[in-house]
Amino acid sequence: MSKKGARKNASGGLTMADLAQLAGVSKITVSRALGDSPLVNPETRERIQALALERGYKLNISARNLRLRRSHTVAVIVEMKPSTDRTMFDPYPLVLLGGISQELTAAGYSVLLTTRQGASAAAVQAADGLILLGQGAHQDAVRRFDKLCLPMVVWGAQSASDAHVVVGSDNRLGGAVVARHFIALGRRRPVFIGNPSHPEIFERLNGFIDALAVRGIKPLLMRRDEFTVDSGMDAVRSLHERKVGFDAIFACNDLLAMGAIRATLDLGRSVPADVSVVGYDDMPLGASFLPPLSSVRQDWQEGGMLLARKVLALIDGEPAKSECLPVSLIVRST
Amino acid sequence: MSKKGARKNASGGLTMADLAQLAGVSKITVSRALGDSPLVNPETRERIQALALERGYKLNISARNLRLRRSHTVAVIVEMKPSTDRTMFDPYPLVLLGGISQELTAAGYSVLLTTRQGASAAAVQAADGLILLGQGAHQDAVRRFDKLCLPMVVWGAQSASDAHVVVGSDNRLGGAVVARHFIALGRRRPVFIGNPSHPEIFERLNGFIDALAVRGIKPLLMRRDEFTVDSGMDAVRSLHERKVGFDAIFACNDLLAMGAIRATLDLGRSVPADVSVVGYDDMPLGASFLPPLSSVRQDWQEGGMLLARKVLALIDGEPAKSECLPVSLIVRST
DNA sequence: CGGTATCAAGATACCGATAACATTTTGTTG
DNA sequence: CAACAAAATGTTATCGGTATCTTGATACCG
Repeated sequence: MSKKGARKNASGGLTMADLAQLAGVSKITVSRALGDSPLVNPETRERIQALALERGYKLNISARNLRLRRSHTVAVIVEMKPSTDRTMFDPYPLVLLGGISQELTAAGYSVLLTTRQGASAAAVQAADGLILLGQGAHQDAVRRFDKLCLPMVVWGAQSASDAHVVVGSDNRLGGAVVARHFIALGRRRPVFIGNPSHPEIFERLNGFIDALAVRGIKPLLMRRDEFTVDSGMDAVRSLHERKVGFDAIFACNDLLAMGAIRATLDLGRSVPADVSVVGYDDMPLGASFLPPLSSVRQDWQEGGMLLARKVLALIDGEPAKSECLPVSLIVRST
Repeated sequence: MSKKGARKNASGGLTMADLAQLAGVSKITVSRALGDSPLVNPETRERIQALALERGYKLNISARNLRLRRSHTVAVIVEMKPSTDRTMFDPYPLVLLGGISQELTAAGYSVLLTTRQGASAAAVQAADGLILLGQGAHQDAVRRFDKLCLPMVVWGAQSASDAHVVVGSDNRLGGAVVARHFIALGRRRPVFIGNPSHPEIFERLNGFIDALAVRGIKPLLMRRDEFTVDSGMDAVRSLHERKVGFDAIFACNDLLAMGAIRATLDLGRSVPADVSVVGYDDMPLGASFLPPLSSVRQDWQEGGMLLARKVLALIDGEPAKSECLPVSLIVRST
């Protein structure tokens, strides 16, 4: 008998049918009124909207999504570091997320955040589009999500074989810019510190090498897997022990650069008189470092926003192309 | 006539009914088979699962959510900085998000990330629970989301009047620990640098003041709004100009602390011989700073995980209490 | 005044899954 | 082999919205 009473539904809220009954109209009219459809009499509309507000009516999003086949949701898939179980997010990729979120929110979409794991991966299917983040964004992962046949945009290094939209910052250019900087300074024996097994870093290294080659210079690669100050110090000490001469250092991360500078100074050499150093990412802290650190800046925030805009375009059926974000060399004292 | 054919549905995928027809069974059997229900014959189950895989069947999450009245989704609401439109996320709150995401994902939930804005706020209603982040997590925001009648957990400083579950780190203890440290070192003229209009910072300051009061010491408050190295340097210089004596500094953030140390050294005073300095957050970089920075560590990651566990508990109808995470003083050289 | 355009609202039929109950098939046992 | 228990599958209704097609009322026109 409560079937037709203005009762709350099981989850505690009013249903559209309930509201309709209260207002003495049919549910479709309520639907229209709440959607500001011109198909309802303005008076009726306001009456219903007021009633909805008064009764605290809440639309059931799932029901609407089902009917409309649209969720106004974009899934962002963050790849965990493959190796360790340490903090899933390093600071920077998160700024990327900030940009994405900002842009999507502004467009009335929400962000479904997931890691690529079993259970919750199911929810991704409900999304209208996909953004793939993280260094692991390689073919295997890409292919896996490709199957969902959703508009998809990937963050990372561009590879020729990619059939999908990739947005990333121009790592190759980043490397080249630093190389030219060193050349302009007359440096002859540059060192690269970093881990080129990351595609992004690999690109930086390549850009660096190619631009140096113009002057017949070949950089030395100091492979370091950790992106920490200690690792940077260690790299320089190791160079010293092996009696390798160098007059410029390109560290693929600011922390490495800071470590490298510190170790260089410890060895009694001067920065930048004897050795020029350039880092990457232009961490806020870099500017306050002693001496203030020169670094390549990439705009993660903007990158995130661009990613978002691309998926939105794809979702709306518009075309979207891969894009490389420019980077800029911030020259400070090193 | 295509009504009964094994056609793709409008959105391009197979429906459960399609699959059922292909397999020569009813949809409910398919539903059960895919859900690993013990109610179906193992052979049938495998046959159907294989078929689903082969045909690339995708479950319609919206439909299931509607039917089950459950979305297996928790909304995380991130408050923007009230003032500027600068980067929405500062690094740390994001680690919090990492912890949340990790824990929820493990439990088969996904994370719906939103900022408190108009449009997308609607999607929040579909969530099974809510996590409110950000310093703006105050009464107005809380009240607004309270209306949704969803299990809700808030990150931040505890206030007596709170009727909901709050998780935060023990800022009061953080302040007290530093105070005791200074007392143990025999310091008499401590300074606090920071902006106590943030509830968290306010708590730190209070803990600091109260614990010092035991020895009859009153700290000096240097109010600084920016949490940067420059701001820290500026604070110390300003102390010097005003000829204020001090022998200990508690900066409510590591960057401020680094700035303070640098300015102190610039003034020709020694750290820690003349002045003890303690920061807050224990940034990775702090350990590599020269001299290595002492700092109060709070475990954001763990905080996020705790938040997640609390909402999950509430969602499952279990009780959950507010909680303060312990903090620890990491004593290094300053 | 008959006939059509316009506006407002309703009836009905889904969207795609699952729960509850009903039915058939298979297996077991005295 | 009848009789009943257990296993496997099917039928129906429903979750809460919205698109489509109708219907009824009022206005407007020659």
